[in-house]
Amino acid sequence: MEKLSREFYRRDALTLAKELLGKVLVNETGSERLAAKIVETEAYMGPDDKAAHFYGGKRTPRTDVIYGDGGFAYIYLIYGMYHCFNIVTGIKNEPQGVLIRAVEPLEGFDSMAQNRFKLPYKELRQKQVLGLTNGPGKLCLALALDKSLNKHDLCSDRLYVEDGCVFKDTIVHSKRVGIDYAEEARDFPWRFYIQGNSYVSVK
DNA sequence: CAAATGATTCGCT
DNA sequence: GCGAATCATTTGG
Repeated sequence: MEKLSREFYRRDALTLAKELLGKVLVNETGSERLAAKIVETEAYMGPDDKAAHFYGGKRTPRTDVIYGDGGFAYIYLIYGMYHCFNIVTGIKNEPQGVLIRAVEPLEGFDSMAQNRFKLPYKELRQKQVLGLTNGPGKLCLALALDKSLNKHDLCSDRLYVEDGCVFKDTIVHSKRVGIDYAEEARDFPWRFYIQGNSYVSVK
């Protein structure tokens, strides 16, 4: 499958949040290929979005990468124990991004099971299989995404997104999750997921 | 330098 | 449904 180009990422986060559904996130760790289909995303839309880390044009060392060109990774530690993986969208000085909230494992099942539960894939209980990657913190653990890959170029051979197969699933939009502090932006329907996919974190 | 806090998850009730 | 775990980042003195 084709790797997504720089131009693909140089569009607004709302469009990208929808288009990234069904695409395949790949982490080439060096020893193997970890791959998973993106099934749930959220858009964070620039200075006016109160839910975004860069609301009001706030610029800190952490959010710096968001102000750069599209097609880079924004990975940060949340609640002292989990990482969240985002894709920077838009062009330089357009702070926008897409949070990847859930994926469905495609390649590297045993490593993902090991990273999450310290067990071989075949020993997982059904609940653990679904719990592998059905949340932003969980998928980062499973796919071995951490701060060392923050600001990494997604137009590289190390970490990237591939085009998916022909995609006919229904896309559902809903409210974003975990941003109750964001006043009116709390209710914006900027979360997108593939209807019926069992790895979606919140139905 | 000290204090507050979060784009979460898990376990217990 | 609720609260704890746990720490980098941010903010204010």
